[in-house]
Amino acid sequence: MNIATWNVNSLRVRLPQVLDWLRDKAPDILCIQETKLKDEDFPVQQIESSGYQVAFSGQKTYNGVALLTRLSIEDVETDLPGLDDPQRRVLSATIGSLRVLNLYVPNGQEVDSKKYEYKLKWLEHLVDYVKEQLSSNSHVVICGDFNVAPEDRDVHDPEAWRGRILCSEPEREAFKALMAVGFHDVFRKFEQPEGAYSWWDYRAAAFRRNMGLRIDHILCSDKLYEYVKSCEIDKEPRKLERPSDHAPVVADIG
DNA sequence: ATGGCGCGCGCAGCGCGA
Repeated sequence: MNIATWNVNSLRVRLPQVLDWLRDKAPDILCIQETKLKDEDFPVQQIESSGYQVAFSGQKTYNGVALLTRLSIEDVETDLPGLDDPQRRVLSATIGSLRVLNLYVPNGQEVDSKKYEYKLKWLEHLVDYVKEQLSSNSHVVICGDFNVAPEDRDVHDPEAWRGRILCSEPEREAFKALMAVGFHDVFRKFEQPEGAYSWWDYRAAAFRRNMGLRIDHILCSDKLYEYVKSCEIDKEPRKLERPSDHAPVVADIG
């Protein structure tokens, strides 16, 4: 069972790349973030034609998440309980015996800004939601753009980034609190190359110089961990013309 | 040097991302 996560930074622009990638990699499940599409504009037809079922929760211009799978989708949820939030950042669904959570965690803009406070509040609500999800199904996978680089080794220049957005201690603590509910970062189950990142700024030739951050993650619950066979970042789509600034992360969860 | 690039919106240049 292959599951992937990819922040596409506009599905309208990236749809051809996504369809090509689905054909090449044929994952069982793909979680997409930053579709930036209203639901009525979602390319249902083109995705279904490539053999995938789809669920989505979108809005105009910003955010938007989608779940694509070769299997059937049930029990979709699109909100964090207790958080009245118009921003479309959550899509949870049951796929077979698996509960899959697709997340686009707020960016936070700058430490101590209003958006940063929103990010931390959002992550607090997420912990409660994940606990609740785990209590009804012990097989949970959380995929998405977490907008948190959990450790210094996930950052190309840890000293330059120390304390800054995506790397600040409160963000890292929030990520740890999520893991403490009973999750594992699947990527770190395996030996990985030095400088493994999932996002590179469009500016300053950051990708060519590998000035990146690892902020896109696949987490699995305790019960699933022993079955996980692999996890890699696929840098190939980042090399294409007009790429997303994020690369897909793919795991074989057994 | 706090911008660089790319996207959406909408038709200029700004907000936003990370």
